[in-house]
Amino acid sequence: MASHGTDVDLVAVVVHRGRAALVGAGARLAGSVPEVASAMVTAASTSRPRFVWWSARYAGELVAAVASPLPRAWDLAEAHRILHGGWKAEPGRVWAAAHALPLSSMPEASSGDLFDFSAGDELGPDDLTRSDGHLRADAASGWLESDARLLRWAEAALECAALQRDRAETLGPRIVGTIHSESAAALMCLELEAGGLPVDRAVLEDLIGGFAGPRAASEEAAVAARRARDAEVLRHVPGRESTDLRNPQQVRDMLAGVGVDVPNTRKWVLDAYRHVHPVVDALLTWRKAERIATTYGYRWLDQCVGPDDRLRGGWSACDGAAGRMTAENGLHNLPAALRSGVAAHGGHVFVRADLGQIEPRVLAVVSGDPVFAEATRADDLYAPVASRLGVERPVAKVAVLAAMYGQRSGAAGEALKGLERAYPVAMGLLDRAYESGVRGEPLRTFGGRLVPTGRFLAQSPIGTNPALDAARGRFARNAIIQGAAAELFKAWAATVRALGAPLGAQIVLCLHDELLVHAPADRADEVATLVDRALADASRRWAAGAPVRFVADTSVIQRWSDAKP
DNA sequence: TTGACCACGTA
DNA sequence: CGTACGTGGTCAAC
Repeated sequence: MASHGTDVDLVAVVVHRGRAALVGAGARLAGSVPEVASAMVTAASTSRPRFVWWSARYAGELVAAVASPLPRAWDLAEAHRILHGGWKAEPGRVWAAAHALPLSSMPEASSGDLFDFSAGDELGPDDLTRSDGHLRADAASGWLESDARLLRWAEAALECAALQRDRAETLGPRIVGTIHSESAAALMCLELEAGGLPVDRAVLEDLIGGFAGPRAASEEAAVAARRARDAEVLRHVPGRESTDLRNPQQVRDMLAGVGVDVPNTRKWVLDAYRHVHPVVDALLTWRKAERIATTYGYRWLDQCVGPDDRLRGGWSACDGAAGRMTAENGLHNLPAALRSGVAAHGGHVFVRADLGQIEPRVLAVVSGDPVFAEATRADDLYAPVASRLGVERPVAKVAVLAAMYGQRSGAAGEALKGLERAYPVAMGLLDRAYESGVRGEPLRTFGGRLVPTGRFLAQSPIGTNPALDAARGRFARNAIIQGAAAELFKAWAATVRALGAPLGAQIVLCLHDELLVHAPADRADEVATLVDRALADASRRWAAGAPVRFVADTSVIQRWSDAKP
């Protein structure tokens, strides 16, 4: 428990325009970035403190200088998101929440004004806070022009961290640990952005060419190629060649003209009409190619894949809902058809691992249902559930998923009743979450992240629109599972990162329940073992004694497509 | 230029 | 399509 207690020193570091400051554990200094980074290395090697920053993004320069050993962190922005919910976490908001100041009086984001009269008094040039307690609006930007102010800024960070930690400890037993893990995830996001995902550019070029055709030599050629692709669909509907395939309303009218009457033109609707009229199949084939051409085409390749054949995009440690990681530039939604273009570089392999049936296993932990926990001892959790319910496995699976996600279609009814009888603790937790959502009340995930459920309330109050009430309920029920799964995943990833670094292993993709680690080929087996051990360690810490088993499917591959589906 | 909607890829 | 995300298309309102 040492790492969770208050016996670990907090040391705040801040950086602004090439200057930096460090305050805490008896140290207090300002200087150049290298000077402060050096002080961090010294501190890290002596007392193993936890470094505090307003956001990993602000501290990136310093963090990069302390590559090893990996620093422990308290990320004020991530802690704020966990403690108070929502996604906005700029310093003024973090400060206000930590000090329990009303948001209504918080100054607007930095305006760059020299004076700030909104607190009703004159702000001295060296005052960090106003008379009402809020940070001055330009605290994090223009104000930081001297070393003295940088030191004051670091002290403020330290103060916020202490307040956040006190609050976290009163809210529940796991929140401090969640903040530690989340802070590590935010650091990992910086590394993911810098490192990128290794790709095989030639293969990607070929794949894109197969869908979108060869690179157009000119703008005219691009237009001609586009028309040619469109014509492959439009030739099936003589007399309607002027239909704009990119306009869903026109497509709907065109389909109605050939007897295909649909409420919308979404793929899962049109799938049923593939054999009714040849234009449907042609349209869906066109859509797939169009997606590649527009979103994952040559423009994407040129802009997002660097000269070192790494695909890069922005990463965020949590979304604004339950707390899953997000990524940009296709890193989280790369079509399966392009995955053979994601390949380990020379002398390296991918160690790929995904968590099996993570969401029902997570439900067993967060609900504390001893009977459901028993089912997680099986490699296939749905087998014991099916046998207990006296139904076939596919029925049990649909019922469990329906219970967790609130699926309304399909025939899960009888099995759902069986679930209520067999696992009343787990089902009871889901029901309570649903009701919280219906009422618009916030809830906390297992790790303690506050999840607001006030969505849609602006457009219609509780009870006035049953569909929106139910949508909030489903959101809440899903959030406690999805959010807890994200917490376990991040704890796992952070452990893999820490254990893998000495072997030269680098996490290059985090995909909700899947990890892709780029590792030297001669260390592949070690890294694969480490990934599994990291899951055992992380899940034991995270589940804190719950008798729930987590399983990973781990393999060593050259291309992402080599993985099982 | 911006925001709404549609559509669709991933988990 | 149960939830979530990011992206790019068109269209209407600026």
